[in-house]
Amino acid sequence: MKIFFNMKVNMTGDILQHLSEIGYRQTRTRRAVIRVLEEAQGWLRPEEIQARGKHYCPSLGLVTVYRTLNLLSKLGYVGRVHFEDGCHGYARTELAHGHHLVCRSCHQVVEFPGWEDLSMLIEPIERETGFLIEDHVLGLMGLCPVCQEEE
Amino acid sequence: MKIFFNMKVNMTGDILQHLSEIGYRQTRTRRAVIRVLEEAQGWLRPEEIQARGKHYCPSLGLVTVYRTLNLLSKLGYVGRVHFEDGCHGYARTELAHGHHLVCRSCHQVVEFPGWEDLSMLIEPIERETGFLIEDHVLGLMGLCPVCQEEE
DNA sequence: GTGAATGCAAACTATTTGCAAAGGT
DNA sequence: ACCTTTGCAAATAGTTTGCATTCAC
Repeated sequence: MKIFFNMKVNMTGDILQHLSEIGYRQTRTRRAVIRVLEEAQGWLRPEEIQARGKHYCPSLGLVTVYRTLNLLSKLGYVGRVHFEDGCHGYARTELAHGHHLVCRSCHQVVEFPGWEDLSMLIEPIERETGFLIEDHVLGLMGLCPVCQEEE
Repeated sequence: MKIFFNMKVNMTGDILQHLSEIGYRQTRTRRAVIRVLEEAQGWLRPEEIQARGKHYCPSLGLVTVYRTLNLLSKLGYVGRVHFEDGCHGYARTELAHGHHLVCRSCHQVVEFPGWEDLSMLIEPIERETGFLIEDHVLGLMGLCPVCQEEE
């Protein structure tokens, strides 16, 4: 097999191949959903995924979007977050991260309020601060078992 | 007014007083919900709050639990998280935090996997590590606008 | 051709809303 | 007494399930 262009790794292709390997079929609907997620810059609601996916597969139904998202979620390709109104947002795993806002280069720290819902924070913060958010970590603070006894 | 015992600040009382001050009424149902939250060690689902609240107010309805939680949430007394199955969990604000696991006293750091859903992490981690989790912070990492241009 | 995947409609579940009755001030 | 708050039942919204049809292999 010769590859002339597009040597770059292709997420959609990789995932579809993986699906084949573990017994799932490569379908137009799955390709559509995966491609939408690949192109998205942030979190998408299922409805939005369906709307965008119809560009690639006009018959794409909302139910199938849900089923595909659940499948990809189980396989670890997409992360799920919860919006304030109770809906879910989905994004490919590399984007599914988040929390102090520190510049990797100059170590500037920007304070921001709110902490209850990560999902809703990321996009607004990017917009308001101009930061390009690349990753995030979760840090719990408290007392370890030993120190609890010494208190 | 004399206070002989229990000089300690009382959350339930504080909140109820605040409610009065801003025009809400002090009711048995609200007292029940607040007290349940005050006594809880972690996140509670509305149903569980109702069940525990009936101990203090037997007629407590689930609808009222929702309304009270929404009120307390707006006033900043409780935080809301989202469980994996789409339900919500509630806890008083001091508990509503989360993410590295660092001992306040010895600075030990415990690594743990997973980041998609904070809510489901806190309780299992407390159970598995024996840590008493008291607080958490969100830290976003990326590039600030200036550094983006220098790259 | 065979069985998995899809789409529709219906089911389900968590949450909210309408309204008459109860409760707080 | 007035007007908020409550609880029930019904409505709503997001998500899942049942089933006949379509599609990938």
